[in-house]
This record gives sequence, structure tokens and C-alpha cells, in this order.
Amino acid sequence: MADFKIPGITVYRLGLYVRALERFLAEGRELISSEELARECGVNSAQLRKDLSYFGQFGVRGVGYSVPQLLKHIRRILGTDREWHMILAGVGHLGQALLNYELLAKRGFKFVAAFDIDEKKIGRVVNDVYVYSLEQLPYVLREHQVDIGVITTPASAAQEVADRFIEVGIKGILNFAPVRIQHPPDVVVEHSDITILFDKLAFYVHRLD
Amino acid sequence: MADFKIPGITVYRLGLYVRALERFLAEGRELISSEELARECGVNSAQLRKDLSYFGQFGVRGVGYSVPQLLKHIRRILGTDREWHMILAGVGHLGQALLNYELLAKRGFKFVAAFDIDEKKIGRVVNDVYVYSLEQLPYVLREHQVDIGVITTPASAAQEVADRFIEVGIKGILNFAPVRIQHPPDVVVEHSDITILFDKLAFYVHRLD
DNA sequence: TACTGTGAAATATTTCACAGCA
DNA sequence: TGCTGTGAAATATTTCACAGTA
Repeated sequence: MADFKIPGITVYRLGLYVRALERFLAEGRELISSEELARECGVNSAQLRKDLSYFGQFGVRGVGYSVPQLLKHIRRILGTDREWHMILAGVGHLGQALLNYELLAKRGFKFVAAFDIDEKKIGRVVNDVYVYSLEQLPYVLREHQVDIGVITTPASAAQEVADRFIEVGIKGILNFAPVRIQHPPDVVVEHSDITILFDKLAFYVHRLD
Repeated sequence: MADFKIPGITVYRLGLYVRALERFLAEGRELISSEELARECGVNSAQLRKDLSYFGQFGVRGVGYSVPQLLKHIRRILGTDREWHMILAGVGHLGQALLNYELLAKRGFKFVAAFDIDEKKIGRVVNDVYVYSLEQLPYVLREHQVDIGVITTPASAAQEVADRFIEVGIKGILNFAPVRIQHPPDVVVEHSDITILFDKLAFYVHRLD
């Protein structure tokens, strides 16, 4: 009900609920039960209700949830009811894929600048986003308000880039490089190592016999 | 110590340990304690030891772990001590990024074919991987032994593609489309919705005040 | 001595089951 | 009646703390 200690896994599932609610909304669906929404997301319905109960009461007993209203509530909880301005460092294949990911932009996550150290990439424009030299980071930060920094560099450069992001005051970092980032407690860092997903899948396929 | 019910989060951390051990090995490190390896991965050392204890005893009391041997053991546990042959459906930006991800290939995850339904993409070659029409899936499967199918299509196509993968006998699916896949119990599906990472980060940054 | 390996305790998360209410 | 919201129970995971041993 309150504001304290929300499990990370609950926050993750809120994102899942948003995706599913968007689909139901697109189908013109007005009402939904915790049972049906939970099934769509592959979770238990009590869990869905418990997840929501950390933040308030959003349903009607005996009836269910209003699809558009629940969507609005969860977006407000997540903070995704507004635009987020982002920069990206490392304009390799993954970096370019993210710069071109239209779904992100549609959800309000907008890249305002990209950075690289490769002369051949600096000055290019990827999906309307200009690629600067990393040296120009402080200059770009004076022009743009930036909420999130995304790291898609090789592992060897990730800490250096993170340090620079932190230096210019960025409070949220999403790190796709396969290495842990050191950071002060007032900076939030989410790690996403794609190669580990393959490892995990290998483990389970391996054991199917 | 045995073979039963390994938590998914433990499998995930095994991947984390492998990444860190690879770095220590590259530095020529011979021995490491659970304390140091755990610190590098951002976990508690008892947890690391407990994770390993599901599978056996790999260290020496009073000494620590041999870096190369522990690496070998965890790779064998994960099944990543051999090559995995993969196909990919959906040659968009993310699909191309994965086809070009050299680290994956270095770890033994090799793409043998890609698929799309866009005429303009069919017949192209991305990082030595040929792009086929999805119709040619059964034909390609007769030529190649395939362990893993990767889905990087839009959400609307993901279930259809998964059904075809399952039909031709693929037992492991890694789905990057932002939708849950229905599948029989003898098929393993890992979901990775990148947009949810941004939601999660937004939530925590949002609450920093 | 300086570690690992592991029961047991502590904590966190999930699920049940039912009271409460439109 | 048919749902949500939520304490309480069940389960899972993490951490402690120490016996075991090279």
C-alpha cells in the first residue's frame, strides 16, 4: 500500500502488465479480471493483486479492473507517463538497434544524443540521433536535459563511460556491457547481459535429455 | 549437490560467474576465493558457494578455487562447453545486432540461418548468415542440426514463428518479442523484453526524488 | 591459518483462502 | 454473485555461522 521496499521482481512484472494491458486496450477491451490479465502474463492472479496492492486499490470488487484506468495507474507508478530523455554510448550493432527501436520511442523513451570514440562513427546520424565524440559529453549535457544513459560499449570501456555519465549528473544507467558497473548509491544501474540469456537457455535445453 | 530443481536465478548467476572468471583467467589469475569472485559479481560469497554446491564441490578448503578449473566446471554444468547451433527469425535491427554479436560466436553460440518474410531481406547475407524465407524453414532444418531458435520479430508475429520452430523440432526458444509465447512443456522458452528494462530503470530513477 | 561446504536461521516471495463489497 | 484486497500459511531464497580440512 505504501512506498517502501518494492521487490525488483514486482517492478518487472508491472512492466509485463503494461504490455498486456496495451494489447487488451488495442482490442477495445474495457474490463479485465486479475485472473485473465495474470494468465496473459504467465503469473498467479493473487500475485498480480498483491503486486498492485503495494501501490493502492485499483479495481472494483465483484467486477474487475478498468483496462484504460489500470494502464494509466501502472504507468504513473512506473513513471512512464512522461517522456524520458536518454543518451547512448557505443554505436555498435546493439547500440544502433536500440537507437532504431521504434517501440522504445513510442513508450516515451527518446534518445537525444549518441556517443562513440570511433572517428568513423562520430558525425553520423542514426535514426535522427547525432553521434558525438565522448569528449563532447559535457557540452551536450548543457544543451539537453538527460535522465538515462545507456551503455552498449564493449566490456572494457563500460566503467569509464559510466564514470563520465555519473560525473555529468546522470542518475540512471542501463548497462548492456557484460561487466558489473561500480557506482555511488544515488545512481541507479540496471544490468542486462544478453549473452547470459543464451547460457540460461543452453542449461535448460541441455537438461531436457 | 544433486540434479533437481535448480532455481532459475542460480542458473543466471552461473552465467555471471563465467563472465567474471573469463576476465580473471585473461589476467592470468590462477586461484580465487569465493569472496573475491562474489564481490566481482555483486553477490554474497555464501550465495556463490551455495550455488556451486547444487552441482558438486569444486574448491579446496583453506585455499579457494582454481580459476581455469572452476570455469571448466561451470561451463560443463551450463552446457556451454560445446557449440550451439541457432537460427533467428526477424532480421530487423535487433536481429541484425545479434547476428553480428561476435561475443556470442566466441562463446559457441553460432547462427546457421536467418529467416524473414520481407522480400527485400530474403537472399541477403548478414555476417555470413543467409536470410531465408520463413517458408524454407523445414528445408533448412534438413540441412542443419539446430538447437536454439531466436525470435526478434514484432510481437504480432512471435507466436506464429514459435509454432513453426516447435513444429520442426526446436526445443529451445529465446524470445525478444514483447509478448508471452505459448508452448508445450518439452520446449524451453526464455523471454527477454528489452523495453521492460527501461520501465524498471524509470521506476527507480523516478523515486530518487 | 584461511579457506570451502553446508545445515540452520533469517528473510523474501508466492500462494492460499476468505472477508469485504459493488 | 463474483470479483478484489489482504492477512496468514506455505514455499523459496539468502545469509549466517561454524565444522571440516588442505
